[in-house]
Order: sequence, then structure tokens, then C-alpha cells
Amino acid sequence: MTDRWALAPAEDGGVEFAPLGPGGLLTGPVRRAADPAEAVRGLPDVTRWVWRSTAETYPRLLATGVRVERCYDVEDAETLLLGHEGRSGEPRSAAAALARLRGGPVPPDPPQRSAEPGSQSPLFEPQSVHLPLTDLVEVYTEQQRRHDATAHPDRMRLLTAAESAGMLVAAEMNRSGLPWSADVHRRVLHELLGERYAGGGEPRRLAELADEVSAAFGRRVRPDLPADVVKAFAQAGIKVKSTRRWELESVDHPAVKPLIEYKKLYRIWVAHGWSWLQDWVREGRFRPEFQAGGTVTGRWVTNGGGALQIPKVIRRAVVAEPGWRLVVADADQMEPRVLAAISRDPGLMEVAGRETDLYQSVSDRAFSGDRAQAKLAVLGAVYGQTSGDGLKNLAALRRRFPKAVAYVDDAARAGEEGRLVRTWLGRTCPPAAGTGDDASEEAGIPVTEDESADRQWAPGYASTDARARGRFARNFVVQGSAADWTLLLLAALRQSCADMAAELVFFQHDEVIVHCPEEETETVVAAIREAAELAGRLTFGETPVRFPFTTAVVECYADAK
DNA sequence: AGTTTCGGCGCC
DNA sequence: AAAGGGCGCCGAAACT
Repeated sequence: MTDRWALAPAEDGGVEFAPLGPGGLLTGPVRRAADPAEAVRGLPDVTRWVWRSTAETYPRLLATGVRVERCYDVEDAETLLLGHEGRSGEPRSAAAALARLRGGPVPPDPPQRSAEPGSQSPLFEPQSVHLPLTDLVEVYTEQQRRHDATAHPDRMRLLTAAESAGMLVAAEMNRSGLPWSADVHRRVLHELLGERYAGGGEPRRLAELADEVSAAFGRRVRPDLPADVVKAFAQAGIKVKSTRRWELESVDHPAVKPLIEYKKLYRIWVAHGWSWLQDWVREGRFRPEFQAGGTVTGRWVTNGGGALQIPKVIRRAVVAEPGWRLVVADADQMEPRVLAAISRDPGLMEVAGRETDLYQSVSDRAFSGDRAQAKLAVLGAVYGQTSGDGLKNLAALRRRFPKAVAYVDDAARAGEEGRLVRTWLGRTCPPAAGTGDDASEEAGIPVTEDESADRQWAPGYASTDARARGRFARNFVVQGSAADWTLLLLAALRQSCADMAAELVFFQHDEVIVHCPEEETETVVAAIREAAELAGRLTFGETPVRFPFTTAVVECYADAK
């Protein structure tokens, strides 16, 4: 029994599908079915479906109650392979891949559709984006060969498989949604913001705070207009460059306190207020649209609804259904643990080999027990801190964990010089990512090492641009390798949940929520631990580094921390 | 009038 | 002296 099959739309509106052998070649006759669900239902032993786009195909399967074990998303793999080959700017559609293969004109990618509240994937995409089955298989076969040409083919295969798994998870989470109590949400809004006034203006509490701000300035000031606030401070004899909170906090003026409070509540009102509730919550569920691999680093994004930025106070509204629980699991100190795994720094691997608080261990070794300083230093190294106490602390970190700091320093230098930088599994940072204003890139002129070296070593300083690319690359290797690992974690956890009633309902960088019947919670907690262990082994190979999770079994998300 | 950018803050 | 990495979201401001 062949376990890998390709699936593609047929001309008659149905689908075609056929078995694949080693190397990705067709090994059997092409079959036909009326729709994808019929094809998948008829072949329950297939473990991996090869198709053009998971986001396009899988929601339709889920809508008819059909789940698949694994898939291979050709266009997602194309994106990752192009990136690895240093061709990230080229069109990534399957049609474009086929055109490159055959030497024809390469079609540009279709524009991304924008998100609207409650939007569904369109039932039918333009026919031009589809490839007939044999063409899709041709692209797939070539992709298999391109995997072999990478620096670590086994890792690259794992990466494309893991991202495809992530897309299955995302589609399933988009279908399930996050349990959400509109009543609780409204109660929280009322407590924070006060009554709403007719006409859609500011709620009571915001209006009061705006009045307090105006009173403190002695004239009418709109606290939601930064320019107005800066001017008001100037008239009061206080020079501020912006109205950012960290800057205002050091200002001694009676308007500061109500102003900061206003901005905090204003944010909740506009981003997660009543209209958000109206737009995004239906039938007891918040339905954002998760997109696996939506960023260069491999982190997910959501399209609409701001699901990855739910303010802590609003999490009160995330409530399990009666008799069910939320298992909220948070990876402990994920980034430094990942740094330990990829840099193989002996000292950092040793502290990351324990499940206890890593920042505390680091501080015991290098910061006289000051955990806060240790954490700042580690994050500063990962983010590319350029000033402040972090720099001094970075020196201490470098003395104790030289290989770890050298790893991110090397990545930063590579980024500044316009070289490719990769995660552990091979996800690749485009040479000029993160700035988008690189003139030579826009002109299609590759940045040669000479040019970038000139820029870096030019009299004075490296360009701000090059510096920014260095910070981006420095962070990329850690954040991106962490994303590699979380994908494998999700894939493993998804398979565990498949045997239960449990549903994966939320994922946010290093945190996952499983919604399950009360009697399954212990099994789910164990499954998370096992999935983390497995993901660590699969991603990084033999490593002493552990990836512990903090798990909380709660009825309400807000009670998890 | 419609579209893009900016400022500020939410999350990690 | 230097105010870090990734995102999304919103309204206002600045464009075309």
C-alpha cells in the first residue's frame, strides 16, 4: 500500500489523485472523485496527501468532517526552498515553480486576499492558480531533488513536513475557534470602560479621563492625538519627543497619570472592545484566521482579530465549555534553551539541561544571583541590544557562555554583510529582510559581499540599514529555530489529540491551549510533555537541552498565570 | 475619495 | 549617545 498520494483539481470540477513512490514519481493510475472529501474518505490508509495549498484544500475537507493524517504543501515547500536557495524574491506559486522548471514565462503571485471579520476561504480560487495533477507531481518531484541539494537534506525535509503539519493545525484551529464568553467580555469592558453612550462615542470612563487630561493642561486636549499632546506639553514648558509611555513616565505633570490610563483603556476599546466582539465572536467562539509560517522567522500570524495580541484583562472571556477545561501550556524560557541547542555552548547546554528556571541558573553562574539582570542580558544578546546596562551584562554573559554569544554575533555579522542566515532546520532569512527599503534589492541587483562590506567598513559607521539587518539576523536564528521546534511540538500534540475529544484551540509563539473534557486533562498534560520531548529530539538531534512546559488546567484563560 | 504611512501599544 | 527582535490593529495624518 502506497501511503503518499497527490491530489489536484480536475478540469471537470472534481479532483484527480494518484499514488506516489520514492522520489515523488507517480506509481499508479490516476483516479477521479467528485470532491476532495470523497477522495480522502476512499483511501483511509493514506498517511500523507501532497497538494498545492493546505489553506485552500483542507478547510473544505474539514467542513465535511474529514481529517487527514499528514500533508505536503507544495507552495509552502516552494517558499522554503526558494528561501534556502537565496531566491526568496521569486514567485512562490506552484504555477511559477512549474514555469521555472520548463523555462516558460514565470507568472507573478496572485495578490493576498485581505481579512474580513468572519470571512471564509473562498470556495473557488481562480482556475489559474491550480495545476493539473501531473504538473503538480512534476513540481513535487523536482522539490524532492532540491531538498537533496540543501546543506542538511534531512533537516530540510523535516522543515517542510513540519510546516505542512502546522498548516493542518492552523486550519483545524480556524475551524474550531477559541471558546469565548461574550457575556464575560461585555462585563469586563463595562468594568474597565464604563457605560457606552449612544452615538458610538467614547465610553464614560474614557470621556472622564480625557476631561482630566484637559483639566490638567488647562485647555481642551485630545489624548488620542499624539501631536496635540506633544503641543500641550510644550505649552506647559515640557519638551517631549513622543507620547510613548516610557517617555511620559519620567515627566512630572498632573496630566501624565490620566493620560497613561487613557491610552491603556483606549487601546482596549478600539482593538478589543464592543465592535471587536461584534465582528469576531459568534456562537461562543472567537474565530481568528491563523496562518502558519506567516512570517520570515516562521512564527505564525493571524489575519484579523488580533488573536496573538489578546490583552491579559480580556483573557477573562476565554472560558471552557461546561464540563470541559483549558489546558494552558507555556514553554519555559524557550529562546535561551533554543540558543543552547543550536550553539552547543557547553555551559548553556548544561543549565538548559535542567528543567528548573534557566534565568536563575544563568544568574547564579554569571550574575551573582541577580535573575533580572541575567534575563536582560540573555534577551539583549538575542535581540541585539545596543545600549544601556544590557551591554555591560552582555560582557558577563560572553565570558561564561562564549559559544552561545558567538553564535548570535556570527549571525548578526552575516546579516550585516548580506549573507544568508538559516535556522537549525534550514529556514532562511532573506539577505535584506526586515527593512524593505534596500534600494539595490528593489532594483533586483543582488547585494554582493563587496558592496555590503564597503558599507559596513565605510568611514564612520555601518549604515543604519546594515545594523538593522544584523539585529534581524541575530534574532532570526533563535526566534526561527524556536519556530522550527514549536511546529514539531504542534504536530506531535495534534496527533495525540486526534485520539481524544481534545481540541487544539490556540497557539501563540511558545504557548498552546487545548480544550478538552475534564477527564482528559491529565492525558493532555502528559501529551504536551511528551510532544515537547519528541520535538526537541526530532528538531535538534542528540542534545542535553530540555524543553519543559508550565501547564495550568483552568476553566478560564486568565487564571492560567 | 481612496490608499499608504505613522504613532502607539497589545502580545510573544 | 545610542531606547533591541517578531508581529497586528486602529485612527489619524499624509499622501495621491
